[in-house]
Amino acid sequence: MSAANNNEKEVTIYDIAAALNISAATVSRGLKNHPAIRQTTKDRIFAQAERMGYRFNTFARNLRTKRTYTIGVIVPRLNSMFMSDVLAGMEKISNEAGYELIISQSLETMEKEKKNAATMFNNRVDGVLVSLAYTTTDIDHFRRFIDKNIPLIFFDRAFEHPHCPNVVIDNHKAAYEMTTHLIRQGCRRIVHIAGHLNRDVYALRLKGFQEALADNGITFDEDALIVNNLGIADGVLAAQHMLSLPERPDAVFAANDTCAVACMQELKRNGLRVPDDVRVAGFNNDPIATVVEPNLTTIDYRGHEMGEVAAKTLINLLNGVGDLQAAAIVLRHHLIIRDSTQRKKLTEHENKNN
Amino acid sequence: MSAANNNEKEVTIYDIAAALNISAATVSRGLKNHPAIRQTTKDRIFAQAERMGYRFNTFARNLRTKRTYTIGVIVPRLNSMFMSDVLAGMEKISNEAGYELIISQSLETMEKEKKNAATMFNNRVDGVLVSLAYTTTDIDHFRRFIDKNIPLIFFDRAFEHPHCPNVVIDNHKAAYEMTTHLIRQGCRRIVHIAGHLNRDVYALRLKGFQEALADNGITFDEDALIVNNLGIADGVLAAQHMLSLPERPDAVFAANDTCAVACMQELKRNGLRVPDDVRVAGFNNDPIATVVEPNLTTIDYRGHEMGEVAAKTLINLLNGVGDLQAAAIVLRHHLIIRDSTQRKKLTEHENKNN
DNA sequence: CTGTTAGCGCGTTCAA
DNA sequence: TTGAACGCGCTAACAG
Repeated sequence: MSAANNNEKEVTIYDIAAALNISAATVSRGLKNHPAIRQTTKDRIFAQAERMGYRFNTFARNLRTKRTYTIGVIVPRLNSMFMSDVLAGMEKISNEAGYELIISQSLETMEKEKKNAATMFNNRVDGVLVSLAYTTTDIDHFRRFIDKNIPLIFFDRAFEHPHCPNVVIDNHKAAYEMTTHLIRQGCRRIVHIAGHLNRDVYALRLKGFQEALADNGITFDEDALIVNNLGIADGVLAAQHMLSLPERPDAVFAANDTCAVACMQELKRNGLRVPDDVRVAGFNNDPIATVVEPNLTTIDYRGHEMGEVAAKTLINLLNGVGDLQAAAIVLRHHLIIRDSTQRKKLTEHENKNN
Repeated sequence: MSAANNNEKEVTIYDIAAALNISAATVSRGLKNHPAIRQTTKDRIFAQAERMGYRFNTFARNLRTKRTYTIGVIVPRLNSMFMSDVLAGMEKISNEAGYELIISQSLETMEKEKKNAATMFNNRVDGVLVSLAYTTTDIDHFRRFIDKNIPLIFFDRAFEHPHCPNVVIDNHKAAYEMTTHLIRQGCRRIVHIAGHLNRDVYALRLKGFQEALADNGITFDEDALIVNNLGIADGVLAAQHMLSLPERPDAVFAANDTCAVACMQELKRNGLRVPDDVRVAGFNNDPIATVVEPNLTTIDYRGHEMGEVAAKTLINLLNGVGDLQAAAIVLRHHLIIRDSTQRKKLTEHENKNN
């Protein structure tokens, strides 16, 4: 039926046991370096296994042990440098600990996210790492993991839940800093472009933005808030909205770089000078931020670190290390200023847990 | 030991068989919609399964059937819109056919690619979809798949092998068209920035470039070829190289958009006007191409389609449909001209197999 | 249309 | 230090 059918029989521990005139149990133990097996016997087992081209059967083991040594990862999209870094970090830690990753993208919809979660559940992943989609409103589709005590960790686009650790940055603070920076540059009419507000990252960034305004005696105007999907088209529309306002804004702070860049381009196409007429700020420090002119002021946080920390936290839970209680692990971020002639890092925040 | 240990016993087909006073075999058949089971029986089985919270055990099935319904995917990096699209296409087709994807990135090194291949092999994937890393020089690490008759398909960055179908675009033709376009615009001293030439995509693009020059009576100059990693830094260096040449080039055609954009920026920083002094062309139609100013002329080909076709080809092989012989499936590409005032699609090439 | 039987390859008692 | 025997949960004959 299948073109993949191999006619050659797969070699098992029985085969190598027979060849060595010992029992399969001994082979099984020898292969996993069981202390109660004589070294010489182990050597013979390994040599014979090598000779016969033996390969370990994961499924038989999973069937017995009821663990899969597999971690499920669900992300919104795989198209950013940030996500690529996150996954590389996760893969590094996981593989070192003997785990494999199953990666899938929700494409920003809760519907797909549900399917992915179901798939992972059926594949009996030992744990799950999730960054939520735009349209996700609740996490009922993850309830089965929680009920079964399967560790579930949210990273970046997180969700507060008593059983689910979060690995995030301080979005509130980052946005506060960015807004404060713009204000210090003399901006007073600052527009904020936010993503779906049911995602904590965007709600928090908005909150940080508003608080910075308030702390500087600037009233928040309803017109100064745009909520959209943070895509290229959204950035263009946002710019047009800005241009249509009675009082022209003197700055825009978008919740991601893609949108900030698209917005900047459209503003420039309409004759505004950046940063003289209007300053533009983004979030994420995507490579695109250094490509636009002028380069984009933005918030940097390293995905690799976030991936490593998330994976490490999960594996600790799997090994029974660390508490089962939810904890928010807050990683560093940097404000990267590129709208002056000088580029420099302004601040650096240490991990709150230190 | 593990925090994931569930104390509640997992429900099996035996449990639901017992509850229904039928045999486990019937349950097994009913669950997979076997035609030889009465509908009413099926209904009872499904209802009972639902009631008892049954979940299918993949491993037991894998152990029996020796198939995993899993497809391995190895890509260089997960950071481009193109790759994201490819994977979405693959996931769509695969899931429809009941397969899951295991995705991993080689991070452009053969070493990591080898590890990934080994992991996939040990996880007994039914088939593999690969786009090769920069530094890969041979495909010995895939030999075990080939020897075992496990379908292996290369896409985009392909490799010719009698047993491995390729899913690609006509890179030679695309580069030829791009170069011809530049020549028609009046360019005579065109620089080409290529990636590692052991990757067919870059070797073929170079060849198409050179052939277009030849066909238009332009001699190829050694100075006009730059080979690098096609990153941002490489684009900057390429621009500096161009500026240092005795005769200043009037065009540059890079093998990807990232590098083209970086190069363009550096040229502009050095006072050149684009496209008046120098025209810039890229490859891939990455979103970044519409962000730089002026927008980048480039080659477009849709990743989603490539992912779908690659997955479909693989699944056909797994189902014994289609020939085992290698075949190159060549998908369409489009030359997207953005260095004139008018934007338009110039040509459209149909799938060669049609 | 349904039941019986016999493994898939491995880990893990319990004995020796 | 090693072996015998059983079962993890499911599917594929073969019977009826």
